[in-house]
Amino acid sequence: MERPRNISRVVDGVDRVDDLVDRRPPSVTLTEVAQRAGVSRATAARALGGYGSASAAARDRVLAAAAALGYRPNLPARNTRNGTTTTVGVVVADIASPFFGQSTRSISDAAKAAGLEIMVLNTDEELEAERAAVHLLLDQRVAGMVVAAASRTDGRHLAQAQAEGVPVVLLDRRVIGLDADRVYADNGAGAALAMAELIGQGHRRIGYVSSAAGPHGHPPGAPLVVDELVSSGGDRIRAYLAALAEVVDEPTRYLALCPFGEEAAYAATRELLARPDRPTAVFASDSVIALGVLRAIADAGFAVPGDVAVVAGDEPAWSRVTTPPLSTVTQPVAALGRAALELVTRRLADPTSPCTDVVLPTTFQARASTGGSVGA
Amino acid sequence: MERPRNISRVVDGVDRVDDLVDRRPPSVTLTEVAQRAGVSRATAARALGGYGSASAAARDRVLAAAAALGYRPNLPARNTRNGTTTTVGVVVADIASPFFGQSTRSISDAAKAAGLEIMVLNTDEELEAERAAVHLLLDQRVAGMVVAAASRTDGRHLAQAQAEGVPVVLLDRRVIGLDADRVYADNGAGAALAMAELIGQGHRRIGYVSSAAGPHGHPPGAPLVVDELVSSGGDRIRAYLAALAEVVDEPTRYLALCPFGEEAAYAATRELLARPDRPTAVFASDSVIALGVLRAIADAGFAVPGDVAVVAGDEPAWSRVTTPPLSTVTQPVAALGRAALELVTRRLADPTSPCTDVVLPTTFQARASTGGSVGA
DNA sequence: TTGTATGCGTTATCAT
DNA sequence: ATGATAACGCATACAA
Repeated sequence: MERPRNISRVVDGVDRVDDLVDRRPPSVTLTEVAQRAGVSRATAARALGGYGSASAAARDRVLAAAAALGYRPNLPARNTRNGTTTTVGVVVADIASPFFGQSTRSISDAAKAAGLEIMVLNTDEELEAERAAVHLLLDQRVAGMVVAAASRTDGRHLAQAQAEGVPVVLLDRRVIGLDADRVYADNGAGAALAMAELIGQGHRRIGYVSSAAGPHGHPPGAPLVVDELVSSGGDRIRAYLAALAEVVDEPTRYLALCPFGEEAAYAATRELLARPDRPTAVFASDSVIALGVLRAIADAGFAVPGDVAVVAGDEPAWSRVTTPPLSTVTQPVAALGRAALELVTRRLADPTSPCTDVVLPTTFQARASTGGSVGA
Repeated sequence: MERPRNISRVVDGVDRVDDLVDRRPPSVTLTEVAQRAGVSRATAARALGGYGSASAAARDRVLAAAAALGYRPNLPARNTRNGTTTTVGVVVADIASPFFGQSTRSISDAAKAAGLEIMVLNTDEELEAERAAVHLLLDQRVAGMVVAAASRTDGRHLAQAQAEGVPVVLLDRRVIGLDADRVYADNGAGAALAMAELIGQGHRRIGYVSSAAGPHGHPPGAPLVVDELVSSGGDRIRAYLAALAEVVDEPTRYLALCPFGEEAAYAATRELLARPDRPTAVFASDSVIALGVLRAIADAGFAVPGDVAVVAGDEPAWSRVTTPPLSTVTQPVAALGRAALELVTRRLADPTSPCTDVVLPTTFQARASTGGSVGA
């Protein structure tokens, strides 16, 4: 029962503080501060901005006037004048997803420490939305942007941002042909470790469920070009296929590239499990995919790890509360975000130095979901 | 092994697009568009802005010129002139937490549909950080803000925003004495349903683990004033205590208000479970708390629901992949975010109408973690 | 319909 | 050390 209601005077049992209403935007300007302090705007600006020179007496009067009036600078005006802002754009697929949520949080923390704010834009992995987001950020005159690019092959909008002097830092994903600072985890190495574990336990029919092919998945039958997938996913898949190629003839047999989201992963996993020669292990590319994979296995009536072993390609917060606990590949998400923002500020400070790759290590965290050797 | 390395010329096996560099910010201005179109700035502005009047011929020439030059408006300049922006501030405890992550995402979606962007600021439940965030947003001249207030009792900074003509919408939490539009879920009703279920199954020693007392928890021994807790948590606790008061003498006996975060919840739960008369059920206030609760129960060697039944006060994405699946109180998170943004735009359109409360329904989702009746 | 002229609040140059 | 003055790019009242 939704019950919108109007409450006018009484809130939480307490009378409204009426005298706050209708007090029009004070919006004290620099001019008013200067007048009250009895100096020119230029002097007031210098005193407040702490640049140029101003006598101690003048500075004191200005600061006192500013405090008395409750002066707060008008940032859009300042930004107009300066030609740039203190805002950093963050462009990701979905701020509500665990990986991007955490990275964005840590970007935000690092930004705050550097005196910057962030503007977050979601793309849902749609290139068109990403283009719009980047252009919006350029119009906003952001100081820089951190982008988890939806397309590995089309970075023209990002190159344009760079051309306009706006630093672009690629997070989690590389873009072909774009010379930008990048920060990502060594997902290939992590996946290789996980595969080594599974193969060492005797698994050969190992499934892989991933949304690396973008929002719409990978059309069955279409040629698969791993190099065109989002690089983080592509790196994992490449490692998966390489490991599998060592021990089986047809490594792509159980590779399922689905649209992104838990439900798509669920469906893809059900399909894998319905095959007569079903996989004995499944690699889930990330936390969200893992949810679908686990539910599909349970609904199909299989046990983990007895019937199907499971590994997740990154670390869900809930990895230790499933039964059995989930084996994962962990990546240092907070460090990725911090590094991304650091690269932005570095490039701001030195726009011409060669681009940097920051590649952070991943580790394989063995838990009970890859618990034993293969039975059947 | 972190291995930062510098790559200069070759990226992903493809040569750098060199001619993109050093192409200085084109930053085409309205003036240039007007010149190229052979009209005045005013005419160009009208044609581009689609207001006032302009002949079809002039408009065409202006639009053509704008397209040819790649004109993009300078938003800070526009905002300076207009005195406001198209940005909505979102102030929450932690964008990386599931509830705020999802709400923020849905606020963002609704904002985009309304032609607005969001600027996200985290407070970690610290009032001081919230004040700074609100002031920053005011300086940025945001069009409005959505705030999940850290303090139920101190909303002066929010009142100031209102006084400056900036709409403030309270999300998830009410603030005493602040007459603002609000949107929140009926958490009390949800908690009551969950408690009814537990009590109906015979549970009497029901624990409650919550971070509603803010970032530092509730000092043991200090008087507990439920009315001063964050309202969403307070509503749940009130319902919990009311239900318990019907059947036991000392309803506050198992109420554990811990600092926020999984680890604090873990510790609090371990303490509850170590008591000689340990609880037979535990209510976890939210998803993050639930993680700590479940791990604590497992580590203490108890089974769910056999030894301890568990309910979570909101719906974690992973509620169906635990063993057993977790009983939850669900709230319509996406709808909350949408409603919040809608209230912002409504108040923008009509600054004087009485404030609105949007209270959305919660439901109790029974799963196996509250599976049976009480044994011991 | 169109152009002129002015202002938004800030920063910064350049005389004094 | 200080103040007058000019920008920044855009929007708009008003005159033509």
